[in-house]
Amino acid sequence: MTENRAAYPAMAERFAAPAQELAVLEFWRTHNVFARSLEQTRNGPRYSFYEGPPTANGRPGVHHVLARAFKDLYPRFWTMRGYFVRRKAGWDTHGLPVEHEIEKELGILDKSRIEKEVGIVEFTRRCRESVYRYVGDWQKLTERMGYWVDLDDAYFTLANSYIETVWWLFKQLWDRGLVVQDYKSVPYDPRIGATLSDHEVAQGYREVDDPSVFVRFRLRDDPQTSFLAWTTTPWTLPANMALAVHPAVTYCVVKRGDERFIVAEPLVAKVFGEEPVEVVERKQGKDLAGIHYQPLYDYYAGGEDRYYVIPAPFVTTEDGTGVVHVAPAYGPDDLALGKAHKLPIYYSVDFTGHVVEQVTVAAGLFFKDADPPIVADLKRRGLMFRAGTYRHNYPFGWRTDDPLLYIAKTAWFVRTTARKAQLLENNEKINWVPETIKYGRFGNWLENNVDWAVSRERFWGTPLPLWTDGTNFICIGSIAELAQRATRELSTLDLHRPAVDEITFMDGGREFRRVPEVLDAWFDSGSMPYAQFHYPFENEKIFAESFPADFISEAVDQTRGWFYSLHAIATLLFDSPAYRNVICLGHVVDAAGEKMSKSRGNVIDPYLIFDQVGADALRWYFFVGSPPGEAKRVSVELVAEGSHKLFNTLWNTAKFFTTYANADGVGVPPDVLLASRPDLDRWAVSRLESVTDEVTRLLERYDALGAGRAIERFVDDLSNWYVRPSRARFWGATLTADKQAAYRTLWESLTRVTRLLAPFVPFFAEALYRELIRSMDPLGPESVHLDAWPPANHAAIDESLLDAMGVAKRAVDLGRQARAGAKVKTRQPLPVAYVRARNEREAAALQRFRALVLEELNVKDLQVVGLEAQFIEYALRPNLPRLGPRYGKRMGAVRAALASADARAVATAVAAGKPVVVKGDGETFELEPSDVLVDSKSAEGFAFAESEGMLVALDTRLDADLVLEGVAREIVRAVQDARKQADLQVSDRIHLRLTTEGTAAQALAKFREYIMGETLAVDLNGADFAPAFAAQSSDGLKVELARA
RNA sequence: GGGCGAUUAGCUCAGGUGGUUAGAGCGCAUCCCUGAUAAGGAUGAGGUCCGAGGUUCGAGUCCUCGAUCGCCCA
Repeated sequence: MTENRAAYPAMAERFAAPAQELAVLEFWRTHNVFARSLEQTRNGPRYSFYEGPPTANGRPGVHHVLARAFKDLYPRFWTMRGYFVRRKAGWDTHGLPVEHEIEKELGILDKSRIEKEVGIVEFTRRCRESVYRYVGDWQKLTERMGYWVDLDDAYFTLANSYIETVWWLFKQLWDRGLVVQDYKSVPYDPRIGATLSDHEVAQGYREVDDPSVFVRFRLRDDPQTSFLAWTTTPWTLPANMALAVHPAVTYCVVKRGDERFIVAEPLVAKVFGEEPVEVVERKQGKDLAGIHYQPLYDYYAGGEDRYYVIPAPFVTTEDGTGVVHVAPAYGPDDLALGKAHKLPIYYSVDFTGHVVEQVTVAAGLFFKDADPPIVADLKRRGLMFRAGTYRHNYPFGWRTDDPLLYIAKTAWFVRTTARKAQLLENNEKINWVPETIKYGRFGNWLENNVDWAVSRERFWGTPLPLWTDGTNFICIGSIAELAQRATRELSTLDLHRPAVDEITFMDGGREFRRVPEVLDAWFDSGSMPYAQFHYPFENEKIFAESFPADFISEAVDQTRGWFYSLHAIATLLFDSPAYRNVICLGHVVDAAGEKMSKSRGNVIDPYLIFDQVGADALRWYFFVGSPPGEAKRVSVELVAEGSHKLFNTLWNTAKFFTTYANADGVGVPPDVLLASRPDLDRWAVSRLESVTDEVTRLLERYDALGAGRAIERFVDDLSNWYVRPSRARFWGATLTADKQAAYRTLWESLTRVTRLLAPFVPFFAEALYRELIRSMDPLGPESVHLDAWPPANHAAIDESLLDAMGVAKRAVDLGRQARAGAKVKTRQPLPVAYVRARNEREAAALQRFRALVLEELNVKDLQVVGLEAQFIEYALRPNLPRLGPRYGKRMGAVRAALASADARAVATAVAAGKPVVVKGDGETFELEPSDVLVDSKSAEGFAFAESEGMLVALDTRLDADLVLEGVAREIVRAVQDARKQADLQVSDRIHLRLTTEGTAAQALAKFREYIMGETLAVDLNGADFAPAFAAQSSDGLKVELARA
């Protein structure tokens, strides 16, 4: 057993987060632990994780730590279970945010100026360079927080191999007829010639006053009658092609003077106010369909049928007149209606935002400036019914501050609507955390699916792989295919603009050139399951074993972003979900619940948290502080609060163990048969095995919160209900069987919890592992993260023992409550505690843990009493879940009957299992024993406390012996305090001198042996010695001691 | 304007299928314990469970309407 004599290292006072975390990082680095964890599982079963690629052209913040904490937890868990979890990092390198960054640098926002003055070559070169700008910061943060992901083998969406796979995917869609070109109404900033992303638009909403005009549209066949249409954008009127009404709304023909107007019935009062009007006719909206009217303007000269009424469900009767003017070239609703009815798309405003020449009423004006002349013109011509202003939210370009123009442009669409049923079906196969997203935010999004517009008129992105001769389109699905068509060697070609635009080829005698658009960057990210491995050009096996992912996690804003793009591509091309489990995280907000933003100045630097409380504290707070989908409030204080209890308690418990284990030289405590350990130990083992099972099952269900809280509960139990009552067992001078059992039980608990915590708090667990495990076992795994996840031993779980301890704990809690109420300190022994248990099971439990209860309550005797105990009175309550359904409205009478019954008699009958008859409100009720709940209510003359049927009563009468014993304990406590202050080791022997008076002198005489034993005194008031420490307590006791 | 989520103690949050005395942690106060000790335990402030209706013997929980906040989308 020599190897067991090794000493544990002296543990620090507590886990000192920043310093110890950095030491752990250094250990991982020098021992290559992450790589080895992958290496040793290489032949294991596969668990697939996808990294959602962040854009590295901005610095990472606390919210990235949140996502990365979850992305780390589950892969670590499955790795410990022997699975091979490939963790390929990835970077999103395309898209608008990257271009914006460069535009800001250049100070040029105008797209055409960029093309002319900077050139696409230089612009994309800068984009490419910028996406690596903060990769270093990201790597640093990733490492510091303990996120294990393979940064050296990261995928980049800008890589040729990545782009080639995206092309391949796009061509698969093309070949299946799922790619179409169509008009799309887009928010457009004409000053800079840019279509804005939804996100940009959302940033630019502002409350403004716009014109509010009610315009006459005279009927073609009855000019004295007009539709009254309402609009806040008079500049769109020259492009009017139709009017829309709601099919199910009633419209009134209203007579005013000799003129008649058609308006939705619910809006008549709003439109005409106090004016005397007469409703002459009512019609359903759908019956107005097809009525032609006189156009306001006739600038458009095409021959299509137009200027008539169309029923459309998007029309509302909230504002206006219920008659909507339709200009298909502009708004999304207008465009959709125009498409459905083959209305012409006529641009009265061009893409620079200026009114075209033919529209003479406002020719050459900026579109917003065209409102006044058009209003004036219509007034002059008697077509304006009313003109005013209207306050509403309208989006503005966040870069130019100009009002945005919604305008129809041609774009390429992926026809996701054609596969809507499959999208929904595959959603059924996904486990969403939190569950509400599945049918809520995500499910609704799929239900209301619209085709995915995937083209962008930008410079920096995956080029749309379409070549055209102006009429026909050819889709290219690989570099080889392009090279073959172009009859050129292209292996060194950069697949970006402008290089790729220079590749042209001939087909059928006509030259084909690439279309100018690039792909939506969401298409890139949704392609990552395939493109990260350059599938299908290589790595077919790796792809097959990693698709779909077992697990992904991002914040909730990705619901319609990455979560959707992954889902859409996987469903359309592979008829599969792209992931089986997804954790959808809430946003990080500041301590007051406000969104963090630079402008508010409330952004928290993650390093502030790392340096003050540690990365593990932050991780634990994210896992356990609140459910994953909720907003996460973050501040140094909140994070410290949420984690210090677990860390301190567990560290202290471990420190307690190593201190005594070293004093006894036990090293790794040898195994002790479970059956031969005391109840308390077997209770601890039952708890340990239960929590192991619970944590495993909860992590399998992606419930980090439940699992973390289960660990917290266990650590609390271990510290307060195992170690605390067991301390005396560790103090004994010899290594008895009981002491061995205690050591073994505590060691098993601590080492197990260390492993259970490893995926959550990898630094803290590693530090504990070094102290408790590695120090004793130099041949075992070097790191907890190279160790195996502990299996739960279900056979060791004794449910009845867990239950019995619960009863004992309750009795002790009540006893302490009773002492507190009577102001009798625990140190003062009391003669007897009476406990009124509710049933035999509880009575047996109390007997089983009798010694523990005696010790914890510091009483000499424990009496489990029955109903006959005269000092107990009873109160009766109806058992509502049983009686409610049976008596319904008569419950009031039942209550009254119980209240007026003889409580003691009923309690006795119930305890004997006999039915009882009670009377109230003139009714008689026959109740079964289980229909009545009996509370023990009071204990006259005793210190007592009662809860849920259990009552503990303490006899507080003291005799002289008890008083002296209490004093003796006070003396011991004073000496122990002195030992502590004198900085003695727990096993140091002392010389002790006590100067006493009164009862203390008597106590000293009577409990001399006890005091010496407890304080490790080799002599007491014996030979003279020079005190190393002295203390005088208020009650006249003087303590002097010195190390022996 | 639409959808989703939240609203429970001073703060952060729990509260399957409606049921008995609505809980935990933190903070604060008081007391206790202390050979793990800058830890640990107990008790307390007495919470309009966001509001108003409704269903029911019984609503924090179910239904309707509304308020505030957040997110997503128009």
